[in-house]
Amino acid sequence: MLPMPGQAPPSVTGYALLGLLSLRGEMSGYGLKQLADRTLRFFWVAPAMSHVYSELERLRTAGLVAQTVANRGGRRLRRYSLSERGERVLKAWLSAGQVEFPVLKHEVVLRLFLGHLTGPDRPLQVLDAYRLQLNGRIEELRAIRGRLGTDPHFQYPAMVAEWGIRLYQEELASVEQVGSALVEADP
Amino acid sequence: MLPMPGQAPPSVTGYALLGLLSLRGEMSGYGLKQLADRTLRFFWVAPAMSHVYSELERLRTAGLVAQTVANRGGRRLRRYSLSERGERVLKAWLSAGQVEFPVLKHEVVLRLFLGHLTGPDRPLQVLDAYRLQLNGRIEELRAIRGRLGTDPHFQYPAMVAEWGIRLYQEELASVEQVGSALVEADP
DNA sequence: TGTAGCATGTAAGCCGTTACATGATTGA
DNA sequence: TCAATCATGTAACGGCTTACATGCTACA
Repeated sequence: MLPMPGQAPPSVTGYALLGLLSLRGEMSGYGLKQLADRTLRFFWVAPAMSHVYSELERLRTAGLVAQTVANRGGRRLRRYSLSERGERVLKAWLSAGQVEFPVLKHEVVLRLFLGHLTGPDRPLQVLDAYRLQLNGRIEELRAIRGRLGTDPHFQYPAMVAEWGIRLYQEELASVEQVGSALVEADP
Repeated sequence: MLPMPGQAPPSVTGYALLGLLSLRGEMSGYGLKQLADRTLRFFWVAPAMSHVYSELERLRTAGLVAQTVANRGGRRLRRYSLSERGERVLKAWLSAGQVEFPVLKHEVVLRLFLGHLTGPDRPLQVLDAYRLQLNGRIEELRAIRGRLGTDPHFQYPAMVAEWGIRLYQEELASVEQVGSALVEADP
Protein backbone atom coordinates (compact mmCIF):
# COMPACT_ATOMS: atom_id res chain seq x y z
CA MET A 1 0.00 0.00 0.00
CA LEU A 2 2.68 2.43 1.01
CA PRO A 3 5.51 3.05 -1.44
CA MET A 4 8.13 0.37 -0.72
CA PRO A 5 9.99 0.64 2.53
CA GLY A 6 13.31 2.31 1.91
CA GLN A 7 12.00 4.13 -1.13
CA ALA A 8 11.10 7.77 -1.05
CA PRO A 9 7.45 8.30 -1.98
CA PRO A 10 6.77 10.04 -5.29
CA SER A 11 6.61 13.81 -5.42
CA VAL A 12 3.23 15.43 -6.00
CA THR A 13 4.18 15.78 -9.66
CA GLY A 14 4.87 12.04 -9.68
CA TYR A 15 1.39 11.36 -8.37
CA ALA A 16 -0.04 13.78 -10.90
CA LEU A 17 1.61 11.86 -13.75
CA LEU A 18 0.23 8.60 -12.37
CA GLY A 19 -3.16 10.31 -12.39
CA LEU A 20 -2.81 11.25 -16.05
CA LEU A 21 -1.97 7.66 -16.89
CA SER A 22 -5.04 6.52 -14.97
CA LEU A 23 -7.15 8.84 -17.05
CA ARG A 24 -5.81 8.03 -20.48
CA GLY A 25 -4.16 4.63 -20.30
CA GLU A 26 -0.90 3.67 -21.99
CA MET A 27 1.13 6.45 -23.51
CA SER A 28 4.64 7.64 -24.35
CA GLY A 29 6.62 10.10 -22.25
CA TYR A 30 6.22 12.58 -25.05
CA GLY A 31 2.46 12.12 -25.11
CA LEU A 32 2.29 12.46 -21.38
CA LYS A 33 4.09 15.78 -21.59
CA GLN A 34 1.57 17.00 -24.17
CA LEU A 35 -1.30 15.92 -21.96
CA ALA A 36 0.25 17.65 -18.96
CA ASP A 37 0.46 20.85 -20.99
CA ARG A 38 -3.29 20.68 -21.58
CA THR A 39 -4.24 19.76 -18.03
CA LEU A 40 -1.74 19.94 -15.17
CA ARG A 41 -0.40 23.24 -16.41
CA PHE A 42 -3.52 25.05 -15.25
CA PHE A 43 -3.41 23.96 -11.63
CA TRP A 44 -0.04 22.40 -10.96
CA VAL A 45 2.97 22.69 -13.25
CA ALA A 46 4.00 22.15 -16.84
CA PRO A 47 6.91 19.76 -16.24
CA ALA A 48 9.85 19.98 -18.63
CA MET A 49 10.20 17.12 -21.10
CA SER A 50 13.34 15.89 -19.37
CA HIS A 51 11.54 16.01 -16.06
CA VAL A 52 8.75 13.79 -17.36
CA TYR A 53 11.30 11.21 -18.48
CA SER A 54 13.25 11.21 -15.23
CA GLU A 55 10.05 11.07 -13.20
CA LEU A 56 8.74 8.13 -15.24
CA GLU A 57 12.01 6.30 -14.69
CA ARG A 58 11.70 6.85 -10.95
CA LEU A 59 8.09 5.64 -10.95
CA ARG A 60 9.11 2.59 -12.95
CA THR A 61 11.86 1.76 -10.46
CA ALA A 62 9.30 2.04 -7.68
CA GLY A 63 7.03 -0.36 -9.56
CA LEU A 64 4.27 2.20 -9.98
CA VAL A 65 4.23 2.26 -13.77
CA ALA A 66 4.71 -0.55 -16.26
CA GLN A 67 6.82 0.01 -19.34
CA THR A 68 6.59 -1.70 -22.70
CA VAL A 69 9.45 -1.22 -25.12
CA ALA A 70 8.91 -1.60 -28.84
CA ASN A 71 11.55 -1.37 -31.53
CA ARG A 72 10.77 0.77 -34.47
CA GLY A 73 13.42 1.68 -37.02
CA GLY A 74 16.18 0.46 -34.75
CA ARG A 75 15.23 2.60 -31.78
CA ARG A 76 13.19 1.92 -28.75
CA LEU A 77 9.80 3.46 -28.27
CA ARG A 78 8.62 3.19 -24.71
CA ARG A 79 5.04 3.28 -23.59
CA TYR A 80 4.00 3.63 -20.00
CA SER A 81 0.91 2.57 -18.10
CA LEU A 82 -0.23 2.58 -14.50
CA SER A 83 0.58 -0.68 -12.72
CA GLU A 84 -1.79 -2.25 -10.22
CA ARG A 85 0.52 -1.21 -7.45
CA GLY A 86 0.65 2.26 -8.93
CA GLU A 87 -3.12 2.51 -8.83
CA ARG A 88 -3.25 1.36 -5.22
CA VAL A 89 -0.54 3.81 -4.16
CA LEU A 90 -2.15 6.67 -6.06
CA LYS A 91 -5.57 6.00 -4.54
CA ALA A 92 -4.03 5.77 -1.08
CA TRP A 93 -2.34 9.13 -1.58
CA LEU A 94 -5.50 10.77 -2.87
CA SER A 95 -7.45 9.56 0.15
CA ALA A 96 -4.81 10.44 2.70
CA GLY A 97 -4.56 13.31 5.08
CA GLN A 98 -3.23 16.76 4.66
CA VAL A 99 -3.73 18.72 1.46
CA GLU A 100 -1.40 21.71 1.17
CA PHE A 101 -2.83 25.18 0.84
CA PRO A 102 -2.30 26.38 -2.75
CA VAL A 103 0.86 28.26 -3.58
CA LEU A 104 0.66 31.18 -5.94
CA LYS A 105 3.71 32.70 -7.63
CA HIS A 106 2.34 35.93 -9.00
CA GLU A 107 4.86 38.33 -10.50
CA VAL A 108 2.12 40.73 -11.52
CA VAL A 109 1.13 41.23 -7.91
CA LEU A 110 4.78 41.50 -6.90
CA ARG A 111 5.05 44.44 -9.31
CA LEU A 112 2.01 45.99 -7.72
CA PHE A 113 3.38 45.42 -4.24
CA LEU A 114 6.53 47.35 -5.12
CA GLY A 115 4.67 50.17 -6.84
CA HIS A 116 6.27 52.76 -4.55
CA LEU A 117 9.51 52.25 -6.51
CA THR A 118 8.04 52.83 -9.96
CA GLY A 119 4.88 54.83 -9.51
CA PRO A 120 1.50 53.59 -10.70
CA ASP A 121 2.22 53.62 -14.44
CA ARG A 122 4.33 50.50 -14.46
CA PRO A 123 1.83 48.33 -12.56
CA LEU A 124 -0.85 49.63 -14.92
CA GLN A 125 1.23 48.60 -17.90
CA VAL A 126 1.85 45.16 -16.42
CA LEU A 127 -1.83 44.75 -15.64
CA ASP A 128 -2.63 45.58 -19.23
CA ALA A 129 -0.36 42.87 -20.58
CA TYR A 130 -1.76 40.47 -18.00
CA ARG A 131 -5.30 41.14 -19.21
CA LEU A 132 -4.36 39.98 -22.68
CA GLN A 133 -2.73 36.82 -21.39
CA LEU A 134 -5.78 36.08 -19.25
CA ASN A 135 -8.06 36.34 -22.24
CA GLY A 136 -5.84 33.90 -24.09
CA ARG A 137 -5.96 31.45 -21.21
CA ILE A 138 -9.72 31.68 -21.01
CA GLU A 139 -9.95 30.85 -24.70
CA GLU A 140 -7.67 27.85 -24.26
CA LEU A 141 -9.72 26.57 -21.38
CA ARG A 142 -12.98 27.05 -23.20
CA ALA A 143 -11.63 25.01 -26.10
CA ILE A 144 -10.53 22.28 -23.72
CA ARG A 145 -13.87 22.35 -21.95
CA GLY A 146 -15.61 22.04 -25.27
CA ARG A 147 -13.56 19.02 -26.32
CA LEU A 148 -14.35 17.24 -23.04
CA GLY A 149 -18.07 17.35 -23.84
CA THR A 150 -20.43 15.51 -21.53
CA ASP A 151 -18.61 12.17 -21.42
CA PRO A 152 -18.91 11.12 -17.76
CA HIS A 153 -15.40 9.66 -17.98
CA PHE A 154 -14.09 13.22 -18.18
CA GLN A 155 -16.56 14.83 -15.79
CA TYR A 156 -13.87 15.73 -13.24
CA PRO A 157 -11.49 17.27 -15.76
CA ALA A 158 -14.52 19.15 -17.08
CA MET A 159 -15.20 20.55 -13.60
CA VAL A 160 -11.57 21.61 -13.38
CA ALA A 161 -11.78 23.37 -16.74
CA GLU A 162 -14.86 25.23 -15.54
CA TRP A 163 -13.14 26.11 -12.29
CA GLY A 164 -10.23 27.53 -14.30
CA ILE A 165 -12.42 29.61 -16.58
CA ARG A 166 -14.11 31.08 -13.54
CA LEU A 167 -10.79 31.75 -11.82
CA TYR A 168 -9.37 33.61 -14.79
CA GLN A 169 -12.54 35.60 -15.28
CA GLU A 170 -12.35 36.67 -11.69
CA GLU A 171 -8.69 37.61 -12.20
CA LEU A 172 -9.85 39.80 -15.06
CA ALA A 173 -12.31 41.51 -12.72
CA SER A 174 -9.54 41.99 -10.15
CA VAL A 175 -7.35 43.55 -12.81
CA GLU A 176 -10.08 46.09 -13.47
CA GLN A 177 -10.50 46.84 -9.81
CA VAL A 178 -6.81 47.24 -9.09
CA GLY A 179 -6.51 49.34 -12.22
CA SER A 180 -9.13 51.77 -10.88
CA ALA A 181 -7.41 51.93 -7.51
CA LEU A 182 -4.13 52.78 -9.23
CA VAL A 183 -5.65 55.51 -11.33
CA GLU A 184 -7.34 57.05 -8.31
CA ALA A 185 -4.13 56.91 -6.27
CA ASP A 186 -2.13 58.53 -9.07
CA PRO A 187 -1.76 62.26 -8.39
CA MET B 1 22.68 49.34 -13.98
CA LEU B 2 22.72 45.67 -14.84
CA PRO B 3 23.95 43.22 -12.23
CA MET B 4 27.71 43.03 -12.60
CA PRO B 5 29.07 41.34 -15.68
CA GLY B 6 29.98 37.77 -14.83
CA GLN B 7 27.48 37.64 -11.99
CA ALA B 8 24.20 35.87 -12.31
CA PRO B 9 21.29 38.25 -11.72
CA PRO B 10 19.24 37.74 -8.56
CA SER B 11 16.34 35.32 -8.59
CA VAL B 12 12.84 36.76 -8.37
CA THR B 13 12.91 35.95 -4.67
CA GLY B 14 16.13 37.94 -4.43
CA TYR B 15 14.43 40.95 -6.00
CA ALA B 16 11.46 40.45 -3.71
CA LEU B 17 13.73 40.63 -0.65
CA LEU B 18 15.33 43.78 -2.00
CA GLY B 19 11.83 45.14 -2.33
CA LEU B 20 11.03 44.37 1.29
CA LEU B 21 14.19 46.19 2.35
CA SER B 22 13.16 49.16 0.24
CA LEU B 23 9.83 49.24 2.03
CA ARG B 24 11.05 48.92 5.58
CA GLY B 25 14.68 49.95 5.71
CA GLU B 26 17.40 48.24 7.69
CA MET B 27 16.55 44.91 9.27
CA SER B 28 17.93 41.54 10.36
CA GLY B 29 17.62 38.36 8.34
CA TYR B 30 15.27 37.08 10.98
CA GLY B 31 13.09 40.18 10.74
CA LEU B 32 13.07 39.96 6.97
CA LYS B 33 11.78 36.41 7.20
CA GLN B 34 8.97 37.55 9.50
CA LEU B 35 8.06 40.32 7.12
CA ALA B 36 8.08 37.92 4.17
CA ASP B 37 5.66 35.70 6.07
CA ARG B 38 3.25 38.60 6.37
CA THR B 39 3.61 39.82 2.78
CA LEU B 40 5.39 37.73 0.13
CA ARG B 41 3.72 34.57 1.35
CA PHE B 42 0.42 35.65 -0.15
CA PHE B 43 1.61 36.16 -3.69
CA TRP B 44 5.06 34.70 -4.01
CA VAL B 45 6.67 32.34 -1.47
CA ALA B 46 7.42 32.06 2.21
CA PRO B 47 11.17 31.48 1.95
CA ALA B 48 12.77 29.24 4.57
CA MET B 49 14.91 30.98 7.17
CA SER B 50 18.06 29.42 5.75
CA HIS B 51 17.06 30.56 2.30
CA VAL B 52 16.73 34.15 3.45
CA TYR B 53 20.24 34.03 4.89
CA SER B 54 21.82 32.47 1.82
CA GLU B 55 19.97 34.86 -0.45
CA LEU B 56 21.10 37.88 1.60
CA GLU B 57 24.68 36.67 1.37
CA ARG B 58 24.39 36.40 -2.39
CA LEU B 59 22.89 39.88 -2.63
CA ARG B 60 25.66 41.25 -0.43
CA THR B 61 28.33 39.68 -2.65
CA ALA B 62 26.65 41.29 -5.64
CA GLY B 63 26.75 44.65 -3.86
CA LEU B 64 22.97 44.99 -3.77
CA VAL B 65 22.59 45.10 0.00
CA ALA B 66 24.77 46.71 2.65
CA GLN B 67 25.49 44.86 5.86
CA THR B 68 26.31 46.28 9.26
CA VAL B 69 27.64 43.92 11.90
CA ALA B 70 27.21 44.68 15.59
CA ASN B 71 28.55 42.66 18.47
CA ARG B 72 26.15 41.88 21.23
CA GLY B 73 27.01 39.41 23.93
CA GLY B 74 29.95 38.11 21.99
CA ARG B 75 28.02 37.26 18.87
CA ARG B 76 27.47 39.13 15.68
CA LEU B 77 24.10 40.63 14.87
CA ARG B 78 23.83 41.57 11.24
CA ARG B 79 21.50 44.12 9.80
CA TYR B 80 20.88 44.55 6.11
CA SER B 81 19.77 47.48 4.01
CA LEU B 82 19.30 48.22 0.33
CA SER B 83 22.42 49.74 -1.24
CA GLU B 84 22.21 52.47 -3.85
CA ARG B 85 23.23 49.96 -6.46
CA GLY B 86 20.61 47.59 -5.13
CA GLU B 87 17.93 50.20 -5.56
CA ARG B 88 19.03 50.95 -9.11
CA VAL B 89 19.09 47.26 -10.03
CA LEU B 90 15.72 46.61 -8.42
CA LYS B 91 14.09 49.54 -10.19
CA ALA B 92 15.59 48.43 -13.49
CA TRP B 93 14.18 44.94 -12.99
CA LEU B 94 10.75 46.24 -12.05
CA SER B 95 10.61 48.38 -15.16
CA ALA B 96 11.95 45.75 -17.52
CA GLY B 97 10.19 43.55 -19.97
CA GLN B 98 8.50 40.25 -19.60
CA VAL B 99 6.43 39.43 -16.54
CA GLU B 100 5.73 35.71 -16.17
CA PHE B 101 2.19 34.46 -16.09
CA PRO B 102 1.32 33.40 -12.52
CA VAL B 103 1.98 29.82 -11.49
CA LEU B 104 -0.54 28.09 -9.28
CA LYS B 105 0.21 24.89 -7.40
CA HIS B 106 -3.20 23.80 -6.27
CA GLU B 107 -3.42 20.38 -4.63
CA VAL B 108 -7.12 20.84 -3.94
CA VAL B 109 -7.85 21.09 -7.65
CA LEU B 110 -5.53 18.17 -8.34
CA ARG B 111 -7.74 16.08 -6.04
CA LEU B 112 -10.78 17.24 -7.94
CA PHE B 113 -9.14 16.46 -11.26
CA LEU B 114 -8.55 12.86 -10.18
CA GLY B 115 -12.02 12.42 -8.73
CA HIS B 116 -12.68 9.40 -10.95
CA LEU B 117 -10.31 7.42 -8.71
CA THR B 118 -12.01 8.29 -5.42
CA GLY B 119 -15.56 9.24 -6.22
CA PRO B 120 -17.01 12.64 -5.28
CA ASP B 121 -16.86 12.25 -1.50
CA ARG B 122 -13.14 12.76 -1.18
CA PRO B 123 -13.04 15.99 -3.22
CA LEU B 124 -16.00 17.19 -1.15
CA GLN B 125 -14.10 16.46 2.04
CA VAL B 126 -11.01 18.25 0.73
CA LEU B 127 -13.10 21.21 -0.34
CA ASP B 128 -14.54 21.40 3.12
CA ALA B 129 -11.15 21.59 4.78
CA TYR B 130 -10.08 24.13 2.19
CA ARG B 131 -13.05 26.35 3.04
CA LEU B 132 -11.85 26.57 6.63
CA GLN B 133 -8.33 27.43 5.61
CA LEU B 134 -9.62 30.10 3.24
CA ASN B 135 -11.60 31.73 6.00
CA GLY B 136 -8.47 31.77 8.13
CA ARG B 137 -6.48 33.40 5.36
CA ILE B 138 -9.13 36.02 4.81
CA GLU B 139 -8.99 36.90 8.51
CA GLU B 140 -5.21 37.18 8.38
CA LEU B 141 -5.38 39.46 5.38
CA ARG B 142 -8.07 41.63 6.91
CA ALA B 143 -5.89 42.08 9.99
CA ILE B 144 -2.93 43.01 7.82
CA ARG B 145 -5.04 45.38 5.75
CA GLY B 146 -6.29 47.00 8.94
CA ARG B 147 -2.78 47.55 10.28
CA LEU B 148 -1.69 49.19 7.03
CA GLY B 149 -4.31 51.92 7.50
CA THR B 150 -4.33 54.80 5.07
CA ASP B 151 -0.63 55.68 5.24
CA PRO B 152 0.26 56.50 1.60
CA HIS B 153 3.67 54.88 2.18
CA PHE B 154 1.89 51.53 2.35
CA GLN B 155 -0.75 52.17 -0.28
CA TYR B 156 0.60 49.49 -2.64
CA PRO B 157 0.82 46.78 0.02
CA ALA B 158 -2.70 47.81 1.00
CA MET B 159 -3.89 47.27 -2.57
CA VAL B 160 -2.24 43.85 -2.53
CA ALA B 161 -3.99 42.95 0.71
CA GLU B 162 -7.30 43.94 -0.82
CA TRP B 163 -6.53 41.95 -3.94
CA GLY B 164 -5.82 38.92 -1.75
CA ILE B 165 -9.03 39.24 0.24
CA ARG B 166 -10.96 39.39 -2.97
CA LEU B 167 -9.10 36.41 -4.41
CA TYR B 168 -9.81 34.23 -1.41
CA GLN B 169 -13.43 35.27 -1.29
CA GLU B 170 -13.78 34.27 -4.89
CA GLU B 171 -12.09 30.95 -4.09
CA LEU B 172 -14.72 30.46 -1.44
CA ALA B 173 -17.43 31.04 -4.04
CA SER B 174 -15.71 28.56 -6.37
CA VAL B 175 -15.64 26.00 -3.59
CA GLU B 176 -19.42 26.36 -3.26
CA GLN B 177 -19.93 26.02 -6.96
CA VAL B 178 -17.68 22.99 -7.38
CA GLY B 179 -19.34 21.48 -4.32
CA SER B 180 -22.75 21.75 -5.98
CA ALA B 181 -21.44 20.24 -9.19
CA LEU B 182 -20.02 17.31 -7.21
CA VAL B 183 -23.26 16.69 -5.35
CA GLU B 184 -25.25 16.81 -8.57
CA ALA B 185 -22.87 14.43 -10.30
CA ASP B 186 -23.01 11.98 -7.43
CA PRO B 187 -25.97 9.64 -8.30
C1' DT C 1 14.33 29.34 36.41
C1' DG C 2 12.60 28.05 32.46
C1' DT C 3 10.61 28.81 28.01
C1' DA C 4 9.33 31.45 24.00
C1' DG C 5 11.13 34.33 20.82
C1' DC C 6 15.21 36.47 18.61
C1' DA C 7 19.08 35.43 15.91
C1' DT C 8 22.58 33.07 12.76
C1' DG C 9 24.20 29.74 10.29
C1' DT C 10 25.86 24.72 7.69
C1' DA C 11 24.98 20.40 5.04
C1' DA C 12 22.50 17.39 2.36
C1' DG C 13 19.45 16.69 -0.90
C1' DC C 14 15.08 17.09 -3.88
C1' DC C 15 12.58 19.16 -7.51
C1' DG C 16 12.75 21.04 -11.60
C1' DT C 17 14.94 23.86 -15.34
C1' DT C 18 17.91 24.91 -19.50
C1' DA C 19 21.08 23.48 -22.77
C1' DC C 20 22.72 19.98 -25.43
C1' DA C 21 22.47 15.77 -28.40
C1' DT C 22 20.25 12.54 -31.49
C1' DG C 23 17.24 10.42 -34.70
C1' DA C 24 12.64 8.65 -37.06
C1' DT C 25 8.17 9.73 -39.23
C1' DT C 26 4.71 12.39 -41.61
C1' DG C 27 3.00 15.37 -44.74
C1' DA C 28 3.42 19.64 -47.75
C1' DT D 1 13.22 17.15 -50.02
C1' DC D 2 12.49 19.88 -46.34
C1' DA D 3 10.27 21.14 -42.08
C1' DA D 4 7.41 20.07 -38.35
C1' DT D 5 6.39 16.85 -35.12
C1' DC D 6 7.22 12.70 -32.62
C1' DA D 7 10.43 10.70 -29.58
C1' DT D 8 14.25 9.79 -26.05
C1' DG D 9 17.62 10.98 -23.41
C1' DT D 10 22.21 13.26 -20.53
C1' DA D 11 24.65 16.95 -17.87
C1' DA D 12 24.91 20.83 -15.26
C1' DC D 13 23.01 23.68 -12.25
C1' DG D 14 19.64 26.84 -9.58
C1' DG D 15 16.26 27.44 -6.06
C1' DC D 16 14.51 26.02 -2.12
C1' DT D 17 13.58 22.81 1.74
C1' DT D 18 14.54 19.97 5.87
C1' DA D 19 17.40 18.72 9.42
C1' DC D 20 20.86 19.95 12.32
C1' DA D 21 23.55 23.04 15.43
C1' DT D 22 24.12 26.99 18.45
C1' DG D 23 23.37 30.63 21.68
C1' DC D 24 21.37 35.12 23.56
C1' DT D 25 17.40 37.91 25.57
C1' DA D 26 13.08 39.04 27.66
C1' DC D 27 9.68 37.94 30.54
C1' DA D 28 6.44 35.23 33.33
